[in-house]
Amino acid sequence: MYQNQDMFSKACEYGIKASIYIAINSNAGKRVSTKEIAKEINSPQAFTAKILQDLVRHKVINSIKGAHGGFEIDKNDIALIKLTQIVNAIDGDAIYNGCGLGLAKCDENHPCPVHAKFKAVRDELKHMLENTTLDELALNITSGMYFLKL
Amino acid sequence: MYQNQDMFSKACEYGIKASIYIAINSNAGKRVSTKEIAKEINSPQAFTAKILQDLVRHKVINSIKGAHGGFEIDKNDIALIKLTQIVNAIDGDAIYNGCGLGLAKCDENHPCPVHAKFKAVRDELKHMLENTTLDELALNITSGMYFLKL
DNA sequence: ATATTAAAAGACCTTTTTATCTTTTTTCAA
DNA sequence: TTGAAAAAAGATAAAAAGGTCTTTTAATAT
Repeated sequence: MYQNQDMFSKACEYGIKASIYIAINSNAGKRVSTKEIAKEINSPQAFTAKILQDLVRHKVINSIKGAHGGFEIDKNDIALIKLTQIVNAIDGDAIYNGCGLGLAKCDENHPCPVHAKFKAVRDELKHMLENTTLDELALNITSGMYFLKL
Repeated sequence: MYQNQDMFSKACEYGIKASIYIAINSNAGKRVSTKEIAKEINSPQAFTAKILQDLVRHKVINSIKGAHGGFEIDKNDIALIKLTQIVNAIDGDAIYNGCGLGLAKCDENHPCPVHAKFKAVRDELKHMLENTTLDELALNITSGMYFLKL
């Protein structure tokens, strides 16, 4: 039996949680450090920092070096950033575009035996990731009824 | 960017494909060896053998040692074996029962911010795995319109 | 009985993922 | 203009997944 066969990699899980935490704080006009982020989402700090660098490179979040620096997201962007952008930056799109059985070539013309069966699942996941924005998720948290850790 | 963030682990992908191949042959009254299986599903032989051992332990498939031995599935069981049994044996149920963000505790009372959003996806996947039988998939292949490799 | 066949078991090895630690660069404030 | 703060970069390490090889066990046919 395998361990982390979660939907996403650990890196991606941390990336999503970190982005949500940054969004909440950017909404409140506050920058946050890797240290604070890691504490609040219960993730290893240095590893989280690597993932944040990745998200910066993909222009999902902004970073400011030096004193009073930290991470933030343009207030106007928070409602525009979709979960797909984060997932794609970290895990790629294999989870909803790849073959369920790992065939390199798998499509309507050359389908694996589960191709059609998986279609609904893949489409559902893809649709959800493409239609969920960071600000929805940030709102969830701010409402106090949702949790980023424990 | 990470590599194998497929829906399932490689082990599970091989396990599913191997099971389908065994089912096809058991339907035809033929036992198959690890060597033949690995060739037909394009997987590493020794690694595939380990996974098959696992499926034998979980009583998903049967093995017979010695000359003219190999793997088979009780003909009457082929229509009863669900994809969940294979996935659970190899990857566990985290992919459709676990939290999308990896929280240890995540349910209606203590949800992560994507809990509700993920519900539809998880349920769709769970339903599909619980309602897809090996014989459906074996039929797919026998029809010649579906593929286990390439 | 013995040789052959094939799975089971176990010891390894490699690659990828996850994680940590150290040094460098950038920015700000005193 | 210097010290502190904080991200970036890079080296290294630990753990897990993926994969190979060798030996053992069991069954069969000669």
